Amino acid sequence: MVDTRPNVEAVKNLRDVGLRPTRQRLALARLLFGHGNQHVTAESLYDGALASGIKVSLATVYNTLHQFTAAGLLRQVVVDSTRCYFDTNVAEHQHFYFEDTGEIADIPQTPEISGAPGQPGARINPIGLTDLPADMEISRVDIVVRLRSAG
Amino acid sequence: MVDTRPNVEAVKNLRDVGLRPTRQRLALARLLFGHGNQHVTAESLYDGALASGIKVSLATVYNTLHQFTAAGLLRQVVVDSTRCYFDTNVAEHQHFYFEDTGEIADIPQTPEISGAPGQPGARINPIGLTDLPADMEISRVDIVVRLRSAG
DNA sequence: GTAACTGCAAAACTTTTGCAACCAG
DNA sequence: CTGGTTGCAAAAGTTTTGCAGTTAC
Repeated sequence: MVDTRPNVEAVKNLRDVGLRPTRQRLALARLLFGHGNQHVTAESLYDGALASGIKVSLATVYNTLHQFTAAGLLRQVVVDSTRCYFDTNVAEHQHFYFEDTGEIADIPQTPEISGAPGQPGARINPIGLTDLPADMEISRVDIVVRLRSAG
Repeated sequence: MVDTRPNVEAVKNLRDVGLRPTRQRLALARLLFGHGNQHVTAESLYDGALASGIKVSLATVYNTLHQFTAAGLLRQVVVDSTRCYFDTNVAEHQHFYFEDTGEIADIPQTPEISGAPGQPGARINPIGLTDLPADMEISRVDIVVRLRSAG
């Protein structure tokens, strides 16, 4: 049973990023942001929407994911060259990738691992990255720790 | 003009990893390993092969790239969820990804950035990665520094 | 009313697969 | 010869596109 009451806050959030709060966007936003941090693919979100009785097309799911990403509500995670993952956690953090299952998980943040907040790449500086190509700046540093079962 | 003389060393290298040294594999190996480190996609290698007058099918290029990767001759680089890149440099190293052009470059190794040789993930340990999920071991740590033009 | 948005189906792409023909040893 | 390889074409899977119809405001 999905709560379908209009959500004043969600409407405002969408407006704030310049997106018209349509039925589909509100429903997808509820699925994405109403259940803690998630890592979704277009297909998994589409399946979740259908399972919740939300009427939406796959093309709209793709559009919405990209619009939310452009608006800074989502972050794209590249770990697998056959699928696009989107992360509802847009804070600086890194990922575990489970090679056996294809699943993704956030690497839990510890005090030691944190860099200066809001500083892209701050966390990697301690390991010696100082020289960038001319006229280039860091957009983001992606770190994926790929895991396999031990033994 | 491509040198097409049989290459005793290349034949030996392929045999060493258990691959039969066929015309196509030798030609692709020459393209891949005869011109310094490279980052190729299946399509770019296929185009390069055609341009060099090598008769090979795209399916064989895919097969060969995966066989070479499984044999440890190549390493797969995941930076873009729409394409598979392969790197002829199989040593521990990280990549720049140029968001504007989609190109990849190795991050030049400096003494400060190097970790213990042959220790997967050794380089990232200094930034605090200590706790892994139960019964898991690190297969590899991928670090991609995504760059955009400054200004 | 109007521009933005959605849904559907088709198209575009990359990658994989199945199988007959081919070739290295 | 014989099994591993190759080429082709078709299939599979994900993502994008074009356009008519719908919706938010």
